Amino acid sequence: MPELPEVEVTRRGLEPHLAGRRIAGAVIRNGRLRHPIPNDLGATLAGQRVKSVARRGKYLLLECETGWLILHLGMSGSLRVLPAAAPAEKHDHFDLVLEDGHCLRLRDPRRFGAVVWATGDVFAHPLLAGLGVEPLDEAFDGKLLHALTRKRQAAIKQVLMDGKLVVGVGNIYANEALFRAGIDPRTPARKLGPKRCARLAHTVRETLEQSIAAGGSTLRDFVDPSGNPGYFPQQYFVYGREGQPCRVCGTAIRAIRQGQRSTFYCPKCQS
DNA sequence: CGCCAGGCCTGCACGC
DNA sequence: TGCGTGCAGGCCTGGC
Repeated sequence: MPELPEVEVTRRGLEPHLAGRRIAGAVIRNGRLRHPIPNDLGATLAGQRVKSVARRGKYLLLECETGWLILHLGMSGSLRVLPAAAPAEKHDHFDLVLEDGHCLRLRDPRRFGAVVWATGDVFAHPLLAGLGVEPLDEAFDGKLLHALTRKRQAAIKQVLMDGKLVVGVGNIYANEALFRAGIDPRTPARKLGPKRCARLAHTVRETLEQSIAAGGSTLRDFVDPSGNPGYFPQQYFVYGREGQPCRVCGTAIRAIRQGQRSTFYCPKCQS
């Protein structure tokens, strides 16, 4: 389940392998992802140079000469750069083949990912147009978070995960950031004052940045672009720790369901 | 066997 | 009215 840090680590890993390279074509082994991969994508891409590797939220954006290849890893996707001749395994659905003999290979067992070709202003594309602020952007601060949450009666945890407000904060980091900010995840978003919004904006950023610095978190399905498993044993404060002692106060971590998602929190530290 | 994981889209109901 | 909001369902497979 790649979240923003994993996508950013992937982006940084891919950039030196892709930027400036020319595309030979594509191999579509199974195009039935979140959006069907068009059969003629290889023909569209062939001969184009990759100009840059960017990111918006959890979308990776390969800027090509006549458009953009938008990639999403869904919950179980991973990207690696391999020799183009390397044998494909079961869930290797898509290759972007480079002229230098390598390929960018997408593996995605659950097929929640996406490979989409877009022309024109990529940020106006339907997949990207409605996305909220980048949490690592300077614009994301307590003031903005406060303004964005004034009309939101829903629990702050669910609002924090709403990509129309702020992108890239999935379940794990929402839980972790709320713990670090000392905020009960069930608190109606609009009840948070400027002070708690400032604290939360800070911990969201801090949590994401630390995870990026660690090279991605310890996620089963994540493999970094060079092929090394992305296992950086990361200590979560609350995520997945139901019943275990809070690392700060020792109180047993609680698990509840919010909007069909698991929420973990410390009933003492987050009140 | 059945359930769970979960990002993100869609569709629906509701209220101002 | 129309929009913002909130909620639930669906997609999919591996692991327990």
